[in-house]
Amino acid sequence: MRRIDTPELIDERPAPRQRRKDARPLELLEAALTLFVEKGFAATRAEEVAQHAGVSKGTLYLYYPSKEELLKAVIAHYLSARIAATAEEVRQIQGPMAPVLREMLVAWWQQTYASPASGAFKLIISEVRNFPDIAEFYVREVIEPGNQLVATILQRGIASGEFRAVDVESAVHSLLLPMVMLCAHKHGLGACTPHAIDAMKFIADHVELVLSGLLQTPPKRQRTSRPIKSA
Amino acid sequence: MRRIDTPELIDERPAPRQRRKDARPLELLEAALTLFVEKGFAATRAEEVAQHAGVSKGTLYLYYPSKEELLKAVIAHYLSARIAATAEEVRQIQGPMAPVLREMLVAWWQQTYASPASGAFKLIISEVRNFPDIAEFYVREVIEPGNQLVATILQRGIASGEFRAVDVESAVHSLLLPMVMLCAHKHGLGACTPHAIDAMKFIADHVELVLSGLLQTPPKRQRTSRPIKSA
Amino acid sequence: MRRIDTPELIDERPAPRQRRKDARPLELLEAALTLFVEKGFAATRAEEVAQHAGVSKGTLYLYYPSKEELLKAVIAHYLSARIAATAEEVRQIQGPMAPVLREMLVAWWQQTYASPASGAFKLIISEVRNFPDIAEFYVREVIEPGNQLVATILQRGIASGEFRAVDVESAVHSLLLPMVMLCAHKHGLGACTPHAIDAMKFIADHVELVLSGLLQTPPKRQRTSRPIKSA
Amino acid sequence: MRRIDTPELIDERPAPRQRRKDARPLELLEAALTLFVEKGFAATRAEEVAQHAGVSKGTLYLYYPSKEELLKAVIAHYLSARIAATAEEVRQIQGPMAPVLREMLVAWWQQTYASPASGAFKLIISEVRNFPDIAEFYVREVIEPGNQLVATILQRGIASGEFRAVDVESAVHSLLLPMVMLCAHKHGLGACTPHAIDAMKFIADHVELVLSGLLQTPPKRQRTSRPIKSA
DNA sequence: TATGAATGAGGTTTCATTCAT
DNA sequence: TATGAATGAAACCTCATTCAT
Repeated sequence: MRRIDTPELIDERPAPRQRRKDARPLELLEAALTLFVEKGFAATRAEEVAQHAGVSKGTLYLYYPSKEELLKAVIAHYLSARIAATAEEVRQIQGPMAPVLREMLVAWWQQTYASPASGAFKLIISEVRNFPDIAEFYVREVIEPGNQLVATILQRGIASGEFRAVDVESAVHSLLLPMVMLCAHKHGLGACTPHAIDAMKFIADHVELVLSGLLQTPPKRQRTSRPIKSA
Repeated sequence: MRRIDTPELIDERPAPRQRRKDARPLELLEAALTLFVEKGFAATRAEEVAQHAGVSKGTLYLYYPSKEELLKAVIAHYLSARIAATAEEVRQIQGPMAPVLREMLVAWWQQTYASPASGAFKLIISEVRNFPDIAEFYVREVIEPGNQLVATILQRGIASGEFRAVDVESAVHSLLLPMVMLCAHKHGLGACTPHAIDAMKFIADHVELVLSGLLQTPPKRQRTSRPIKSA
Repeated sequence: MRRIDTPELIDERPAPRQRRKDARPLELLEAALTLFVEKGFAATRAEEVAQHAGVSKGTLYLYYPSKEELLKAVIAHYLSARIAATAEEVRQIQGPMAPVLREMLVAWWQQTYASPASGAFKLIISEVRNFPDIAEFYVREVIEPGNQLVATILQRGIASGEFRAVDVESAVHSLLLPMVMLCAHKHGLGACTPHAIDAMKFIADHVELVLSGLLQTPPKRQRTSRPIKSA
Repeated sequence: MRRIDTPELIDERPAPRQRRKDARPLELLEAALTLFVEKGFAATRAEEVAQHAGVSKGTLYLYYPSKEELLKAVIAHYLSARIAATAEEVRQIQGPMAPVLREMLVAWWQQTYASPASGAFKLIISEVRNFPDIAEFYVREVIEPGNQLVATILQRGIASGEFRAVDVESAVHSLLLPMVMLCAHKHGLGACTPHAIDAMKFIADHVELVLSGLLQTPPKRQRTSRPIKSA
């Protein structure tokens, strides 16, 4: 089907310049996120990012002074999370914590997984070693507030007797590490193979499974365990 | 059977005169793993790998035809796991599955985390997108047998009534994704910040917590809660 | 007659409303001279010149069609000397030539050294090789009339018996080359090191010393010797 | 005339690589001096230097880590003068100083003018402002010892009554500045115009003229005057 | 076999110039 | 007229790979 309005072979003029100073930075960040996640930072050429954003090589450098600063801007932009605000919300909730985890955490991660921010997690995992500033930013802005938020929920549940007295730090990781891994997977292996994980379902199932392990809910029966041989 | 060729690494004769020569490929793989994990594949220079292995740049190319083939050989070498053998062992075990998970899985991942293989997981996450052969190899040789092994354990537990009838695929991911993430973390953020996760403890705690969620009755063992610091 | 075009710089109407606009070309020349002398032509960015003159990059190109034409205009403007007029003056002087050299040449070069024109000499030395038009202009407008002027003075002194019959061409260079070198020095090494030459004193001393060599009888005036430091 | 032995159109192979580690640095310095002097530092491309030296772009960077370091090496190489040794020689000379100036200084500058070192002087004048290290090196290694050498000669002549008590510092400059200017001229204007200065003659004439001004009695030797042409 | 000098494609970045506003 | 966003040629430099020794 050819559309009549598109004389593709005639219009050879190179797309007239547009002055769109305000829109450029975000468009460049989007392009950079996509490509850095897809190919890795070092394997992505600056010119590719520019083309992907519909501008020329030089224009990229009008907005970001180097490829490295562009990476930092990408991370900062996509992970400048509103965790602090959420934490305040959570603090004001009364009553059982299980629904908070079940609803809030699931919704949060389902959104995050579906959004471009998921790529930023892969980027962090892959590239942070070469850029210590990014590590510091990420720990301060994302990791620590995020962990603290979940830890608070768990501590309140434990304090009220709703949850068993598990190790909070480990439980936080049990809840969050698979989520982050899922994001990384989406943009790594998941993009290479047809065998996709059903992420939305997994997120819900995972929280449910961990919740089952946290809750005091009385057992019906119990079996004895026997030691195994191999490893 | 691995498909990605590695120059014969298996030859274990310690004939004293040629010992060094025979060891070259392995030394190169070790150096490559270290550096690829640390700096990323694209940002690691072939000469660095050679120097790290104590040989010259030219010698590297006597053993591996290109940097890309070296990467494939690294992945293949460090992830040519003996999962199949373990699976066979597990199949012959009678009785409850909880101890199998608790002991075997914990031991397995504690070893893996401590070994160089942990780096290979980060490498996969970071680089697989650019090298589809590696994706295929990894899925076939590592992911599928690994998932299958854990799935089998869970299915037998469910069938016997030991475990609740959770979604097996999700539960497999709940058990394994944090382990892989932990390996990636070790070589990424974990190498940049002083706030280390206590991995050995987390591996045990995590399996225990998930087990609590799987079992029809809660476990007896409990740990005291500690305040969280970071991740 | 200069051949290198400069946008009309001569127009001296101070019509108050357009004063700024009319002054633009001159301000650009001043900025260009300063920066070209300081950093070299190739290492000076067009935008720097514009900023230095208080206009935007685009405005520069409204007045000069390219950076190279700007350079030519700078040279032409700062070296469009009134040598011809001076030559006519000299031709009408009667009597001994020594005072002419002593007074006129010293004053001339002391003024030139102190003025922006001194930078133009450095510019010529540094850049002329890449711009043959400039060479031609400079030889025709500056070198030849300047040499001819001094040569005339010397020839008249020799003819009258006031000066010894030295080689006129060499003596002209003996008088003038150090002056040009001094200008180049001012904007090169002299700008880098604290050890400055006392240019005003040197100009006078130098003419005096050469005069002593030219005159048939040794001069009466003498100066006291000082120990040298550096240059 | 075609030479039979030169199958120019057949041999398209790109000149087999040669391993000549020892010869490269000097060849590169020679090429760099030539091109930097001819076109200026900023306007010379690194690849041009490499080609001029018969190597590829990459090879240049095997020997010099950057274009700027190459410039410094050029200056250092061509101006690492043997002034100190000459100074020692001069110190041991007894008797009148006029012949020392007349013979030694003339010979020295005639050699320098004819050698590649002459280009280095132009380079200094043109480029030193952007490279303060070079300024420091040049002042310390060339300017100060050179000035000191000539100053010593003049002071001894003044002390013995051979020379008039002129200002030594100015006289040093009167002797040396034209020499340096001559070198700069050779590689600047002199390379652009057919009107060459007869440098060898000028060097001798200039020293003679200044000597006439220095000596207590006018010299006997005289030259016939020639009409001037240009400079 | 082992080396490391040499190569040159290709990457990042700069900047003279253009042109839409 | 004046601006400065946009362009893209071209510069510097790196590094995977080759090959003479």
